[in-house]
Amino acid sequence: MEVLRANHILEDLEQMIVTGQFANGERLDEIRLAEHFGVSRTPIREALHRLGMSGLVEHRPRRGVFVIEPGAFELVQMFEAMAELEASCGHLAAKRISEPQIAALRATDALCRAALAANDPDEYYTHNEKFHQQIYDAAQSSYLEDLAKKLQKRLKPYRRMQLHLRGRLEQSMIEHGEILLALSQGDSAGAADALRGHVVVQGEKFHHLLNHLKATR
Amino acid sequence: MEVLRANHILEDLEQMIVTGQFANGERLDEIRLAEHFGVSRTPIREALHRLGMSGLVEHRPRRGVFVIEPGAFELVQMFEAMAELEASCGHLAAKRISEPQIAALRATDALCRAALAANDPDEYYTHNEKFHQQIYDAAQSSYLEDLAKKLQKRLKPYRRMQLHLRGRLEQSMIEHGEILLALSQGDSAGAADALRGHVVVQGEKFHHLLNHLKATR
DNA sequence: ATTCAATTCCTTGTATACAAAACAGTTGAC
DNA sequence: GTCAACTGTTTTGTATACAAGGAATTGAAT
Repeated sequence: MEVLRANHILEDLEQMIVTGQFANGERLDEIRLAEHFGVSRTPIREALHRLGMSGLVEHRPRRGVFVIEPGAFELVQMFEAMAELEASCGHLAAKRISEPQIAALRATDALCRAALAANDPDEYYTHNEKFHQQIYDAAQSSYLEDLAKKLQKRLKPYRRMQLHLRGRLEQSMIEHGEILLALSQGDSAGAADALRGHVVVQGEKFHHLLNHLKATR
Repeated sequence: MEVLRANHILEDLEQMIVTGQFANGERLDEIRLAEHFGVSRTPIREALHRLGMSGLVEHRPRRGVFVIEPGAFELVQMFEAMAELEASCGHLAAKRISEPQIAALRATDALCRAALAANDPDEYYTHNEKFHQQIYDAAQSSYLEDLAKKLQKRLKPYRRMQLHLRGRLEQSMIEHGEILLALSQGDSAGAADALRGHVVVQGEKFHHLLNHLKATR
């Protein structure tokens, strides 16, 4: 009843990297990892190859694999891409969303508002994630959704930190309102713009990101 | 001076899959491939894991890896995502493109026009590819560019076929004109819309795609 | 003391051996 | 005759052994 170890290894390594269990450009020692997981080097190597393809680590021939900690520049680029992906999903969702889906979105939005009132950032984060997921669903574009979710996963630790920016949650709620309005009116361009602005890193958010990066060094 | 075989294997397999060297849901036999490349199973397996991560093959535990031939539905979804990615790049490019870059784009456009006049689809395809690459460059968003190029690579065989649609090249040139105009005016929304429309599969293109799919079965 | 070179060790890359699960073919029972 | 269980084969998944290329250390020479 042993379900293939390889998948667990991949997910665990992914998690370890994303949650910053490894230092900046640390080399991922195959032998050490093999011992850690209690397996031989082979499944470790296979997992590392996959991680390399997903962009979390870098393969330097005959040198080893190294964790890629994106710097400020890379992060801004990734957030920019995230903003565009969200905008695209919003663009499509505005054309395809159904009334029940709009109602469900409003319900989730209400939960966000409640979390804000209760001053519970974690709760807010959970519902906010669902809010965006519902937009992906409404877009009915599975490939685009995959791209968005992959990048979202990658940026998760950095997004979460934004919640602690003073006044960010209130602003976020206002943006949700704009998004909902545009979607309910079938306004593609408006939904795209609202979602883009919701994600994009600019102004104070940018400074906060930079400070966080400095702090984690 | 032997440069790691693994990379060549990966690229070759990628090429073989994309160019349809394998049947629909064919199992990629590790031993056969190992013999074909003159290596052991190990590097083959590593390459297959990477291919799995990039979405070209599917890993079924204890069963093997199978090539994923996207069906009509998946292809339409991929083209839709491609259209959105192009739109995003256009959106950013309109804000960031420089005068020299616009000039270069015009030059490439002229080459496309010349290829059209010479009735040379291959030549047109080459310059068209460069046209889009130049827009990616102007967008200055490397992550988005990566996404776009990966998907472009995946869709290459299907895009190429569109060129043989009667009247498609002429229409394409008109669209290039719209894109150029929007970019040169710094019109983000216009550039995005023009690029989206340039790629998206609809109307006759859709029927052509379906016919092609039927023909290749 | 510093620098350069050679040797040693360590790590990655590859091959092979082994284990275990799925598949196919056969045999047997109902 | 059909279906099920068993067995043999094939193929994946994992471990280990070996090869080869870097990195580090030691030693000598300037």
